[in-house]
Formats: sequence, structure tokens, C-alpha cells
Amino acid sequence: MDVRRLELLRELAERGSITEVARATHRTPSAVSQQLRVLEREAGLPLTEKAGRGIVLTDAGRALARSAADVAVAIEHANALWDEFRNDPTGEVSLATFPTGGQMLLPGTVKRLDAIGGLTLHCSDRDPESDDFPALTADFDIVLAHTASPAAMNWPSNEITVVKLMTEPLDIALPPGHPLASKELLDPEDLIGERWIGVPWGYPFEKAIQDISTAAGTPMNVVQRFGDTRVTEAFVANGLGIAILPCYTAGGAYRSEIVLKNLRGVVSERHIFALIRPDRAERLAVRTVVDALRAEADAVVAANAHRNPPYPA
Amino acid sequence: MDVRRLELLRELAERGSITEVARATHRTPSAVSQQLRVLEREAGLPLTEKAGRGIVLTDAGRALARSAADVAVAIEHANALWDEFRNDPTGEVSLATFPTGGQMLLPGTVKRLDAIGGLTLHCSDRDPESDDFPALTADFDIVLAHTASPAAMNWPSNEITVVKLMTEPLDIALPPGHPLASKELLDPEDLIGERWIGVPWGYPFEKAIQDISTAAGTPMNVVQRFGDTRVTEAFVANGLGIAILPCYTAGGAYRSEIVLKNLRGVVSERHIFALIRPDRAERLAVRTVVDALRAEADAVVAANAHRNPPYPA
DNA sequence: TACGTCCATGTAGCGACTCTACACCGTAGC
DNA sequence: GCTACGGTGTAGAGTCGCTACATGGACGTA
Repeated sequence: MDVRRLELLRELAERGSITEVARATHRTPSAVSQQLRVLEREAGLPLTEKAGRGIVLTDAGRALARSAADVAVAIEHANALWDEFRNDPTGEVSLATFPTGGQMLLPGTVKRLDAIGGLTLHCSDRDPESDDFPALTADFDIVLAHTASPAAMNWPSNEITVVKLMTEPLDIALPPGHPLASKELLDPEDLIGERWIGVPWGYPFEKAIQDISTAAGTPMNVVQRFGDTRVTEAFVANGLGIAILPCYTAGGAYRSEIVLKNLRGVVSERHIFALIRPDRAERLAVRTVVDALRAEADAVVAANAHRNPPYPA
Repeated sequence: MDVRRLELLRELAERGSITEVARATHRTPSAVSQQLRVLEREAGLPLTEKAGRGIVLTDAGRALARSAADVAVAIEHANALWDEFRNDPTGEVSLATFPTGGQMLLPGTVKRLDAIGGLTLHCSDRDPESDDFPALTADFDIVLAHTASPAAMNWPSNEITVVKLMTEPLDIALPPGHPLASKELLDPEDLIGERWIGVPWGYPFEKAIQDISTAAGTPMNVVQRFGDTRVTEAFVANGLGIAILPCYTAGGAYRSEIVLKNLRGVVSERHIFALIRPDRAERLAVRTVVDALRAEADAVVAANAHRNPPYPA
């Protein structure tokens, strides 16, 4: 019945082991184990059971953990009301981002927050191969995530608050001297036979390249695979291949050595979201940051409107 | 941010004074005062202000108290899930009733609960002049309440869970030898000139007598006023006047010395409810008792169906 | 089979927290 | 004025949850 203990159970459900919970909550495993033991005694039924050298939650444990989330939401709602009343979002907000998203949105967002004043935003980037964005919400207030298609968004929407920020077109990146660089719009067939600089298996852009292959009727020839777009850009700028890159962020140091072209006939875009655990989403400070992110995303889209013609069907 | 402190604030909002909160929560006023002080320091803004020799909540305090109720609901929801899982409603349930309601429903309800087994129901009756039924929900899990008209139910439905149990007709009680006792149905005009045994000012039945006066076009002559229906019944049985009494409960020791007659043209009935504070309503034990109350109320209505003809409009 | 590692869990003791007991102060009513 | 009442301070005691350290079982490897 004690809320702090319930919260521990919920952490256990999210993280899977007592040691991990202890690390996340800055306690010793012994303390966590003791508290869970008390909770189990109060509950009157087993909440965990041994599994190998670790433990797993029982059905009852999982159910209780879920209701613990509701309690957390109610408590954070009270905290938010609190902040609202003194009109002063307090505390620190942590944010995890994928590299290109952070590059595109975070400087502007931080400037917007500085203009408001009062709260501090701690950002850090996470390796983009981690396609398990929702898991990061246990450690960060806000997680920036992207997917190739909204259909691939198999995130549990009742356990994760999803805020759509923007849709960014994916363009074909060519070196300036490339024969295709003079065309206004590219068709998938144009790209047959090109050498591609792709992404590692499982990265979001992979799907876009597959779609192009399907539309062209021939598999694309991916000769390199990089996770960091700056490496990709360096290769393209040096004439070593073509690539598919997010339209608003591509370029950077190679702005004058890369040409971006719209692709016709294939829906190539990525969708960028903010993911937040519902209880954290209640905090006024968190909501303020999300609002700033949305405003910044809108501004980026507006600033790039001229390069973003409507796609033919 | 501590839940126990929030709960204290909520008690303060409900009860209005620190001393009362201390009494209700089995603490000393000093302890309550200290905890509220800490809460206020955490909040960073004043939650209470002095008023005479007592205190009142500020707007912020009231708002926080309201969100504390949401937290309580979430916590009790978790507790209920708990009970659900071990399939065993635990703990004790307290119930406050008005006398005739308790007489009519509680014996059967307790029998039903005994058949299920496992939980204990503590009942006590409260003076019926207390028309402030909702306030009792702070001290009892379930409060049985009645009103003459549902319109008079000005209970805040978002702060109180209201469960309708039954509608009980109000009949005219006559001594057996009374001239009107031979009529099948009575009209308001029949009652002009009768001596009435009424209820104290403010009791629910008062409205029914007023409605009859309006329908008859003449004020009724109330010569006695009793809160306890047994006294009223004794007077009616002894031929000292007529009265309006709840159909299913009237009689008792005077069953053979009282005649009950339906009244035509006036909607005379009382509505019986169970009132529960939303957080308490989450408990499985409480819901089990409410279910038993509803079943018993249905049974009482069914058993009396023959005396309950539909009212002409 | 023996060993090291990992994870969960006991035990002792320390520190923080929240309660009680009691004293004090301001307000209201006789 | 006195008395009653409600709220607030202070000192001390009990409880609770944490750490530090030791124990024991499960898995992987030599």
C-alpha cells in the first residue's frame, strides 16, 4: 500500500532485475530486495518468482506494477498543478535524442527555453541503432525518436505518450558533378546501377532504400553502410556513391559539395516524435520543453517549405 | 510531493480544522500542523491562512487537495486490484445509515455478505436530521442516504460516487377504523382537515406533505412532529392522526394497527442511495458491500411489488 | 568437477523521519 | 477579566529504510 514501494515494483517491471532497479534508483540491491519483500508480505501473494539467477514478475506483480503507473501519473499531476500555481516550472528535464534530430531541433529548442528562463534541459545523444526508443523513457524525461513509417510505430500508446513533432522528407544526395544532378526530379528508375552509401541493417532509412528497389524493380547496390550521416556525406561529397538523407539536416560541412534531389513516386520521409512516460508527461517543466520542441519543429518545417514540394501520389 | 502529507491536506479541506483532522487520523494536532508546514515549504507557496482562531485553505491549497483526491483514487485502485488478485476482499467496511433504511436493507445485506464470507461490515445509524449526508463519507466507507426528489440531490457528483439503490413509495398511514381506510386510493382532497403526524423541519418527508398541500389547495394541519417513525406509528395506531410513511418499512410493531393507502395525483416517494467517496469506492470490499446492498434493495422492491402499483400521472 | 561471476537475499547498525507530550500564544465568547 | 479553543513550537522516543558486508544458489568456463 506504500507508494514508494509500488514505484519500486514498477521499476522492476520496466528494468527486469533488482540490480538494475537499484542502480537506477541510487540504492543498494539489498534495499530494493527488502522493500519488495515487505510489499509482497503486504500483498499476501507472490509478486516475483525465481528465474535462473534472476527473478521475473508474476502475473499479479505485473498487474500491480501497471496500477503503480496510474498512481505515479496522479502524483505527477499533483506536482504539475503545484508548478502551475506558482507559475514556475521547476527542476531539471532530461532528454535523449538521435544525432540528426538533436542537430536539427535542440539548439533552437534550448534558445526558446532560455528565453522563457527558469528550467534547465539536459540533453544527450543515444546510438541510433537502438531502435528500442520506448525503453529509454525509463531513464529520460523526453526521448526523441524517428521511424520511416508511422505504421512501424508499434509503441504501446497507453504506456507511452507520443507527441508528433514533424515529418521530414528524405532526399537523394548526389555529388555536384553527377549526371542526375541536372534533373529537377528523380524517378526510382534513374537510380538503377548507382552505388549506394546505406545505413546499417535495422536503421530506419533501410526501409526507404527497399521501397526504391521495389519501385525500380531491381535491388539497389549498397556498397557501404554507415550509421553516422557525416561519414555518409563525406563519401557522397567525394563522389563515392549516392545516399538517401534527411532533407533538413543533410549538408552540414559538405553543404556546397552535395546536391539534394526530390524523388518522385516513392513516399520517402521520416516521422519524428517525442516519447514520454505518462507520469513524466504530467510535469509542467516537461510539457514546457515539449511545447518548445513542437514550436521549433514547426519553425524548421516552415523555413524549409520551399524545398518541400508536395509529393505526387 | 509526499503522498501521506497530501492526504492530510485533503482531510483538512474536508474537515476544515487541524484539530478535526488530527482526531480523524488518530494523531495530535501538533503532528498535523508540522506535516502541513513541511508540505507548504515543499510547495513554496502558502496553502493555508489564518481566519479567526482557525485556518482556511488558500486557492492553491484547495486545488492541491483536489488533486490529492485523484492520488487517493489511484492508490485505492491499486489496492482493489490487489484484492482482486487474491480474490479475497479484505479489511473492514464501515457504513452509516438512516434508521428506516437500515431497518429495511441491512439485515438482508449482512446475511448476503455472510454467505460470501470473509469481510465484516460495521454499521451504525446517524440522526436523520443530518441532511448533510456527503459529509459522512469522510468517516464511513458507505453512507446510506435518501431524498424526496432526485432534483434535491445537490451532491457534488464528481467528489461523491452515488449509487442508486431503490425508490420507495410513500403511503398515507391511517388507523384501521378511519373513514378513509375503506377507500382503494386516496386523493389529496380527501386529506383536508386531517390531523397530521409530521416530521421535524428539514426532513425529507416534509416536501411530500407540502406537495399534498399544494395539490389539495389547503395547508395540511401538522399537529405533531417526530423524527423517529416508530413514534409516528404509535400515534397513528392510536388514532391520533395520519401520517406519510415509507411504504416498505412502515408497520413494524404496529403492522395490524395501521392501514397504508396509496395516494393519487401526487408523486410521493423517496429515493435511496449509497454515497461513497471515490477513493473508497475503488476498494473491492466496499464494492462487494454495495453489490449486496443493491441486490437486497432489488429483493425488497420485488417482494413488495404487489403493493406498488404504477402511479397515475 | 572446480572455480569465478552474477544476482538475489539475509543481518547489524546508523541516520532520518514522524510521532507524542507538553508548553505557549492568539482569538473568541462569557 | 477569565476560560475555552485552535494552532504552533520544542525535546525526545520509536519506527523505518538505508548501507555495508556476508551468504547462497545459478550459470559459464577451465
